[in-house]
Amino acid sequence: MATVKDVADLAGVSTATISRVLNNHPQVADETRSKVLWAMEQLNYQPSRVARRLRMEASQILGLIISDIANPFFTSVVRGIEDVAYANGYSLFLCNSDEDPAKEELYIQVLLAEKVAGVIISPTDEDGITCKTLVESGVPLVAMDRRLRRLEVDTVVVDNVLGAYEAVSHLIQLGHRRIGLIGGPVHITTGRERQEGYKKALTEHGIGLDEGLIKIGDFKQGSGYQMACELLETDDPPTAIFTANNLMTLGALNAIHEKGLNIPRDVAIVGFDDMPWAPSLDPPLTAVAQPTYELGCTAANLLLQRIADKDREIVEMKLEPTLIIRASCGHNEKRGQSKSGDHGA
Amino acid sequence: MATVKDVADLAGVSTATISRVLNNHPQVADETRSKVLWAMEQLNYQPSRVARRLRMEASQILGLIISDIANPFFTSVVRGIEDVAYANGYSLFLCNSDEDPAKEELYIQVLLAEKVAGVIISPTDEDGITCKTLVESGVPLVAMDRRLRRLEVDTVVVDNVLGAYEAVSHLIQLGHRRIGLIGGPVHITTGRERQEGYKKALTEHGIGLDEGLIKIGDFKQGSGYQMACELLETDDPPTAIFTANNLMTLGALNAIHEKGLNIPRDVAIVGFDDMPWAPSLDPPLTAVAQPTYELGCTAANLLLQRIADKDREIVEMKLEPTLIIRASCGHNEKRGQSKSGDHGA
DNA sequence: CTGAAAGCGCTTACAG
DNA sequence: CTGAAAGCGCTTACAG
Repeated sequence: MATVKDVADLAGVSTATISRVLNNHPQVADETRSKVLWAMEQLNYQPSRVARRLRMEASQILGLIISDIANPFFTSVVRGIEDVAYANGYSLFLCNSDEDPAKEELYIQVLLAEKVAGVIISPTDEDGITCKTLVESGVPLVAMDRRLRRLEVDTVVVDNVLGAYEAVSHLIQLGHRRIGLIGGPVHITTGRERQEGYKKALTEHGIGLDEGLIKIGDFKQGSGYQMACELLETDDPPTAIFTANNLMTLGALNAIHEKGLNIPRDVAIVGFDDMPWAPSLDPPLTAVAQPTYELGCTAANLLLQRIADKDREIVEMKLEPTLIIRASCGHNEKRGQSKSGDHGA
Repeated sequence: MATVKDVADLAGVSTATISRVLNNHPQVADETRSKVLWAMEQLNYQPSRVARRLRMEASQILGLIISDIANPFFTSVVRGIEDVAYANGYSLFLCNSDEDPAKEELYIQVLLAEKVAGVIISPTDEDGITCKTLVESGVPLVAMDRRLRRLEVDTVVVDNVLGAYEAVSHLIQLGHRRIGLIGGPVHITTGRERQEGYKKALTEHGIGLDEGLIKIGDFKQGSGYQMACELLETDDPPTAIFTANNLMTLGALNAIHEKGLNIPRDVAIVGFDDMPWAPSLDPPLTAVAQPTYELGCTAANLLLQRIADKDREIVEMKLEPTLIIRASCGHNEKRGQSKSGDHGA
């Protein structure tokens, strides 16, 4: 591969001049510039970003640590981040912590060692001990989707309490009194806040809490299935279930269908996360839609602003979720889907 | 941030020794090693991967160019790649070409400039003009999910012809004669091969091709919706539809449900890609399951092997898809789901 | 407007 | 077993 030296030799100038052309330095004679450009063309020269990064303090790379790349909720988020990054000339270094603090820590070290310009993270744990290292090193950091409790960092989240509150309130308005929760881990802010919204809705409507109706999963499909089984196999099962993310919703649906129960007649269900397949589920899923793409864009914009101005005040943004009412909650009961029965899956 | 120099000064040795400890060089006196380790600890030293990469030829980074990060098919693939990379001490540099050759080209330049150890790509175009640059630069490359026609590179794909052939043959065996195709772009090998399998099944069963039943989308949900509308709004609509990927399947389902048609009574459907939500769709989707995670693992392993041995012969692997029969094809018709009617979505 | 020289933080023959 | 020195490919004051 050609280097500045090769280009300089061919163009008959110094390497400093090559660098100046590369960086659009204004005071380069037009004639010199053309010679250099010509030489670059000839040699198919690609400047090494590695060498450049060693010399300069700022890189053109953003680090991104996602807690579960297999969760389709994040694909749209990543897409938003990627679009903003691309539009601003940044590339993405994507890491998947897989909800494992050890992997998260390793990747934070890697990103630090890679001298990324900034990091966006959906942390595996609200205490974020490892994130402290980042912040202390002065690397701009944005917490996305999940908060970092003890750290003063830019944050963009969805109003999880509100989303859960609206979902559960809707079930209550439809007449449900025994509502099960399949929640997420409480050490993750989304898990805890959605549980908080659930409890708030019950309390405000004068319904006592039944701890037996609260099951905590791990935001993955398998746990949704298992927790739904536990809820439905009791003597006094809930008449409705609220699931705290899209994967656990799918797991719960598996369990309900497997038992031959009818939704919403035997058990109603409302899930957090509206996904492209929600309208085509059996029956169409009532869901709390999160502004996923916007979440990603906002996180990326916050990070770019922070990179541009390290002294800006800390910003915390809370985006609004929307309850999308379809059939799984029983709202449209009259329209006949209670006849559908089991689908032989 | 501390550098080798700082550590060397504190430990009272030369920077060369620090480097040797860092790289587990065997001939370092135990006592010296402990001193160095202690100094590193004291300074919370993190070696710069950037500086290291400038000096060494091989980096610990794999580049990954995905054609559409918003397609959940790829999340499991990325997961497979990531697991293998992580287990071997590599990190991932993920790029999303968004089916745009210009973005693909830019990212290839970035990855080259970043001196990644190798690249895995699902190319936007089978001609892969930009991929040639990579190959010519001697960077190990693996084509994944989609082939690169003119290039001699390691490749791992799924047997798309077989998958489509089995799906369509199954519909034929259930009595269908007018089967619509919602296919992918023909300049992408998955699009063309799935169409090939569709045609092969019809031909082998003595059914003539009707070009009016073949609609080409772009592998995204919107086009699945639109093409399904076009197919269903003709005078002589198909009795069954085969969709060539998961997003177009969702789009087609939207169209079918919107028109109040019953699946499979009015129109049967079989889709490429089995996804976690397929069993919970209305009705459960008969689908061609791709070994997505394995696809990712295989691609990563091929790349790591190639990095280790640049002279190894070119390998092309073809993984087997599996037809998962559920209710949307009409196979389980007798079990009563034809009664289900519209869900009021 | 341009060049010579130093330096970013590492690693690696080469001596000893 | 360890150190002095050169070099990876850039950029940037400092001169001129």
